[in-house]
Amino acid sequence: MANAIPDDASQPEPLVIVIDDDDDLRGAIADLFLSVGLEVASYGAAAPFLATGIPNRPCCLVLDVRMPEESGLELQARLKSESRQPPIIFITAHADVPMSVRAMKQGAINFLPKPFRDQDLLDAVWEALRYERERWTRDQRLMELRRLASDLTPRELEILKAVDRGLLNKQIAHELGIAEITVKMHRSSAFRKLRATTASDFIRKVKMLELA
Amino acid sequence: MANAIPDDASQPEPLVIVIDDDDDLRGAIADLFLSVGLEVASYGAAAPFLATGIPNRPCCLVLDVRMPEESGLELQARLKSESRQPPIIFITAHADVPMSVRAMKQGAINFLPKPFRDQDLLDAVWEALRYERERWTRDQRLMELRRLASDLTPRELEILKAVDRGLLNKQIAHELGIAEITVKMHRSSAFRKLRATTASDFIRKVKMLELA
DNA sequence: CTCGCCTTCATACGCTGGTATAGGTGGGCC
DNA sequence: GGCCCACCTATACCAGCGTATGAAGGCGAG
Repeated sequence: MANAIPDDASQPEPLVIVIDDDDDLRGAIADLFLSVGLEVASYGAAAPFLATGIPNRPCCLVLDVRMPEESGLELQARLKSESRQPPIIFITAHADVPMSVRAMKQGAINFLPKPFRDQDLLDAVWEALRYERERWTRDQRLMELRRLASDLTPRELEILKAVDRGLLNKQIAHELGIAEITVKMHRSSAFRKLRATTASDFIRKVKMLELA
Repeated sequence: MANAIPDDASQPEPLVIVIDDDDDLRGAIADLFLSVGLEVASYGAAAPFLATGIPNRPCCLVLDVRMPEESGLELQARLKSESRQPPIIFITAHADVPMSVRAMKQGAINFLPKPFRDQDLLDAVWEALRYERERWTRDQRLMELRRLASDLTPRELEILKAVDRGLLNKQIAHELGIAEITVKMHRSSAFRKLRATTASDFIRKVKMLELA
């Protein structure tokens, strides 16, 4: 618990990313967010956004469904398949029920038909950012943990998988055909490398790694 | 793990519950499910369904949004507030985007505008039941656990809360102003009452109880 | 009042986990 | 060859957990 991972208090300011091919609307939306003190990045299509990459800070997407090249729904599916899932708010002038259901099933935070009231969009963004704050922190923690796990030796990983299954040191030793003391050695080495503080913290972190 | 809780193989057959005030459509939908071997219960309104209660078996709801008395969305909200949440598939002739978004945000599995193809409804029900199988098993396990927990003494509960916080027996003893051996006694008593098999199983079960 | 339950405590033993100390083996790299 | 690293082992010690045995006081129900 007492590691160098940023907690809620030290999170970077959130960023609202607007992607819409309608320049006027995009500008208006950006102004709306700026007027309430939110930082905004805006793009006219999916490609330039993907080119710059998802920023390493809490963010949410405001996405037009219908765009030239890659549609909003396609972008959503792509991000989902890449396991990079900032919350998404869809806006569209050509809304229909199946489209909205598909977007929501894939995890969108909201789906707003144009025209919408400014307040509705702001509410949706607040909700998205509330959600994102937790997701981002969890994500950062996991990335940090995976970074720490990256210099575990193969044998240490093997021991961790067994620990994850709830086996006793004795059982692990028997299963791997080595002495119990050796298991303890690898185990405590892994304990240190993962910066675990207590036994239960260790178990929690091992489970978090979701070892195959 | 080796307790008397039904696993996936011993689940009761699922039940599809259809609630729609249109008698003809309700009958047709019921026939559709019967034709693929699914059991069906159908109601003309929310009230008679609520009167009989949610059956103690895996089930899903096929719900008309617009009905006299209580609407489908109201029923969804009511079930949600009661923490009884079988998966819901909405069907409606008067669909609009905000309505579908609201339903999906509240956790609906799908939202089908009438008219829909039989296959779409069947697909949605398969998805709902796939989801429901896991939810139901988890639910049963939790209910069984709570049943076991119901004859813990007040002192045992107090010890479990401290265990949940990851405290050592020594620390718990100090906090409660009693001897460590007494803590061990209550702890092992609770261990037996919860039918825990191993230390990690015990921890898992304690966490599952979400003690205040 | 007696019985049963909840609570408390002491002594003592065994098992598990973790650490420290002190080695031995084999493989890859400069 | 020398060095580093991963891997393996042994002995010994300490702390925590769990259990067995034995014992005591309080308190409510029958």
